Amino acid sequence: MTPAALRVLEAAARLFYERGIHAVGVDLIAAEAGVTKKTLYDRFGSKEQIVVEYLADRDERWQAFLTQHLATADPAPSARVLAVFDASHAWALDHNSKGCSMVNAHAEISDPSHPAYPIITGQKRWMLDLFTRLAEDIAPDQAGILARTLMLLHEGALVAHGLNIFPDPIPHAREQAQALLADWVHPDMG
Amino acid sequence: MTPAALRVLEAAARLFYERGIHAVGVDLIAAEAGVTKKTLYDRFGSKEQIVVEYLADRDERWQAFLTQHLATADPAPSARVLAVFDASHAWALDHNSKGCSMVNAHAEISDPSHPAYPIITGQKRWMLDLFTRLAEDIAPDQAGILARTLMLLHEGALVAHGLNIFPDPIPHAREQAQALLADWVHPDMG
DNA sequence: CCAAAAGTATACCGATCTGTATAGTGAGTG
DNA sequence: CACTCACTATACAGATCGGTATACTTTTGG
Repeated sequence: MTPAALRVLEAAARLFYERGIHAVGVDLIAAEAGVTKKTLYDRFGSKEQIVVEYLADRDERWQAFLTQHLATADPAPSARVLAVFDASHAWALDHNSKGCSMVNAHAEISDPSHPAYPIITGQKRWMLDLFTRLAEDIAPDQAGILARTLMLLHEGALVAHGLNIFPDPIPHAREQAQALLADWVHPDMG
Repeated sequence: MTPAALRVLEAAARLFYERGIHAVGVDLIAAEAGVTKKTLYDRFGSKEQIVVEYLADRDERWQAFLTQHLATADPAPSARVLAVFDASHAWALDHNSKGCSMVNAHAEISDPSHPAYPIITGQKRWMLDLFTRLAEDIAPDQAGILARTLMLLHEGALVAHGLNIFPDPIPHAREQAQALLADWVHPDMG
């Protein structure tokens, strides 16, 4: 990837995320990247391709970020689940969040045959699979149910963060996940 | 509201929801409504105003739907909480769901001074307030925490439904809410 | 050294965008 | 009957959309 292409992708990512995909034109992207439209089209070919690479890059970065977070986390099964929420919290602080870029992109991309579609659904499937693997170390016979519940808490927290429904929803989700896991780890206490 | 204006609002609502706000032009709205652009502008003045009325109408309908659902629900406090999830489930079945229209609109409307912004945030605040009132009948001294958790489960379920992350997320959220409420109603069992 | 690659600058294309103007029709009302 | 209101039909304006064309310059690697 050439330096100009990198600047294009950076500018596009910021603008798409903050203003929405359809609201941002290629002229603006080129101007913000300090690049001519010719360069932009020489590197990417189309706006659609920029959208695809924006989402693919975001997906890749998030997966790397989360994987790294998990690699250095407490290996205890429930601690690893909580580490996911910690990673999301840290991510949301850095990438001043208007919510999940995949969810937001999905609001604008209706056609399932759009080349960006599998990236969006793929990330959600990846997260559900991750929660499922983590849940299997906690409640093997009901990992699916536990993973889905964690997924709902997590997605809900991202939305609540993006819409600023109440302060610090991700730490709140983490606490609730912790309480939930305590029930699964010690299911006979009730 | 004149018949033509109604058709415009109906067409706009469907198109905005399915394809996104910025992706739908006024020419298309007018054509789908079987109306000339002149009529459209005579009734609404601007596309922005159509967006505002689309969201306001959606908000109003949802609040009426949910209020009606609650009015006929089992008056037991935890049953009323579960009735919210039942209402969302029924709503999602009818309005073939691409997720929450407010969340989706928020992805496209970045400017907080946009006249549609308070409608979006207002609905989320209304939902949180509702959950808080319901939670006060269950755990008065910790209604805030319980309400926020219910909010996360609910929002997460709507997103999961829209993105089709796994089947029937709203009933799943309902079940988890039920388990959660059992802990609050009988907190001394553990 | 020299050719290819990567870039700038600028002008342009057809389509579509929101919004307006003009002219006329049909129904209902005081 | 005359007036208003809601509406149709059509054309247009200015801006912006995604994308292309032409000509030139800079950087860089074999």
